[in-house]
Amino acid sequence: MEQISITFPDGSKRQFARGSTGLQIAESISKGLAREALAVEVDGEVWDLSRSINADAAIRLLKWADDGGKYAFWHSSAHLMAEAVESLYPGTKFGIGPPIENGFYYDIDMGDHSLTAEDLVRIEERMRTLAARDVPYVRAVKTWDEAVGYFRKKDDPYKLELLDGLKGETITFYQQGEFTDLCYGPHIPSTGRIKAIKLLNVAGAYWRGSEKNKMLQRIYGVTFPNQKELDEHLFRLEEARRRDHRKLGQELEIFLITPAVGGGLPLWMPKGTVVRESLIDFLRDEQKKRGYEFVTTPHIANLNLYRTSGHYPYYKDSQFPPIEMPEGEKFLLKPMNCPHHHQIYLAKPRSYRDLPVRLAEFGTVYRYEQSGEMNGLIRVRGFTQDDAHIYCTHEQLKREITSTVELTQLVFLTFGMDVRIRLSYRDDKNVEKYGGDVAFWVQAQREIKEVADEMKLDYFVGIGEASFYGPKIDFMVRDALGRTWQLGTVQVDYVMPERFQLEYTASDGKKHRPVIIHRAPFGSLERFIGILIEHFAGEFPLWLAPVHAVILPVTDAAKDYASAVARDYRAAGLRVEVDDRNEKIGYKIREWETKKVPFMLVVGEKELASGTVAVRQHKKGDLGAVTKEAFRDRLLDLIRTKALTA
RNA sequence: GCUGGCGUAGCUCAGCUGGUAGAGCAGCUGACUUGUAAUCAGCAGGUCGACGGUUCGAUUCCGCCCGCCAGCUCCA
Repeated sequence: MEQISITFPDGSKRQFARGSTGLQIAESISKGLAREALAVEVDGEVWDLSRSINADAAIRLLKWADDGGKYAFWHSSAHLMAEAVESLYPGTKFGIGPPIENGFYYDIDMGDHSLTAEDLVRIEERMRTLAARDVPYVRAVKTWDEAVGYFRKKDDPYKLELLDGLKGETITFYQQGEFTDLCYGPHIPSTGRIKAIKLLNVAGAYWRGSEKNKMLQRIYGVTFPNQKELDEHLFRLEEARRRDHRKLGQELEIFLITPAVGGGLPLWMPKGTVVRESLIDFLRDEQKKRGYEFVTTPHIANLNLYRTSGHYPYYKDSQFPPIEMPEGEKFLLKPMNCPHHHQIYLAKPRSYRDLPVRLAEFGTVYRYEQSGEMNGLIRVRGFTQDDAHIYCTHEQLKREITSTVELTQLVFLTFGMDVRIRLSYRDDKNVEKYGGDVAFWVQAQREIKEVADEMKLDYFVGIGEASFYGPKIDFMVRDALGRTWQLGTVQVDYVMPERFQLEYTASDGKKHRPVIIHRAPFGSLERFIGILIEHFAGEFPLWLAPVHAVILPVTDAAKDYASAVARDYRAAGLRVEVDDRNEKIGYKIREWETKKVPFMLVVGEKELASGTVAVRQHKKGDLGAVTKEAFRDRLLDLIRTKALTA
């Protein structure tokens, strides 16, 4: 029999009969591997284990631990769910059902029927029954006509629409049990691999993601090869909900959003304001060290300012409507700070000797987000940017980008947050979305990429993610529920200098255009704090904690001592409270634990006599007594160094 | 904005098929003077999201609106 050469990930090669399948190869290595393998990567493409390999290839057997294995597993689970839905609700039309980061979904059209929680339970139970049959997923190559014929007969308009876009391509069907789907695969060997199933929720989703199309029902689910992993996954989801900044923000009295003021317009309570101002102080100091000058600008501006910048026609729909005066003059609640800053740049002639000019402001802006978009502090209608605009010469540009990226990295490092970096480019297929000359774009995109490469940033590229005036380096963070959000941003702008006719006099005595860098390390203070609350689960590092320590006198006899310690600590700049309520010490401790205050200082007769405090750390318990001065200095030290853990 | 779900005291929640509401915690008052995650007793607290309708009677049924949640779309 003819042989082919298979190369394994470790570089070793072995001969197999032509037409061997991934499963056969796995079996030849070990039974255990064959049992665990879900799919096989053949020359970089993921295949079914049952597919014949007919030529020399480099392969990698994919198991649950591999992303490719998980994706095949969840993709197959989506098909299993579709089979369950079809058997329970005949006539259901199917859209698409892909694997996603944490599970899978299927978009379905059930006509008038809205799925309920009870329906999900039924579908889930049916899936278990269907999985237990342990039937194979069978791949079949079809002609386009055969495929169309099948779905015409089945009367599934969505699949027919998908087929319209697949003329001339290889069309494959996958069938398991009673269900056949148009699908490029790959799939796992059989339904029996799916041991643990949970359907999570159902939500609306437009067909093909377009608002103009019909809204289908999307069922989200997740499956695992064993119950233990499902339980762990559900536990993590629960943990994420526990960290939800909206819940913690209320419990810890950080912020308030009330319909009395308006959706998306958070009010900062005293404790939240401490967090907010600590962040502002931190960044203001870092910026002063780096040559930024602070400015302050008003919250509204003449509408014409935004006509000049180009924001007004571009983003009319996401702005609050203009304020029109009786005399006809119109003002806009500012959606961004840059035009104001440009006016300050323009206020006097600039020489190359003055550049870079770095103008910074914690500036509050207002954007009319769609009502369904608001989300706690993370997506709001009024928010404060840690904004700055750097006006520099072209020669200075890369160095300034580098230093702003470094500042942003310092910020995230300070909080121990993992960020992903995205180079946000424009989408060349959708050019009307962007302003300015194409040549500027090409240049700006090249420059940010050069900086990213020189700094050895680990980045990915996002096409179509640029702002309308320039490409960006964006810093993205994941929230407690796994959604990713843009926080910090560094943007290169050649458009606004033209629009505002910004100039400087160069050494040649001629006028030149500066380049602008827009940058905001936090992005929005609101969003940043929302993410911070979830990141720390409400347990802020000491320097951000609204209350550093609470002093708990055991009895009235220690009250005066507690007050004296508090006075001394406050004089040193610490945020301390005294809880001298007439309650047992255990009661007070429990209460302050729930408030996540980092330290409790228990003081009774012993401490009074010895000038000490008995330190109890949040979640760690009793640490024993130390002198009140020693502990005060320790707190000051933790704050000064912005320690993440005490 | 769209689809679906939800809306009962400050918070967490109970209230079967319609007969004008209840618990725990928090709050207040009093007693207890307390040593590392809940001392005891009493009191007070709600136009059951809003407005219409059906009904002898609506927290409960219907409609509309508002708000919240999930997802979609959007995000300078």
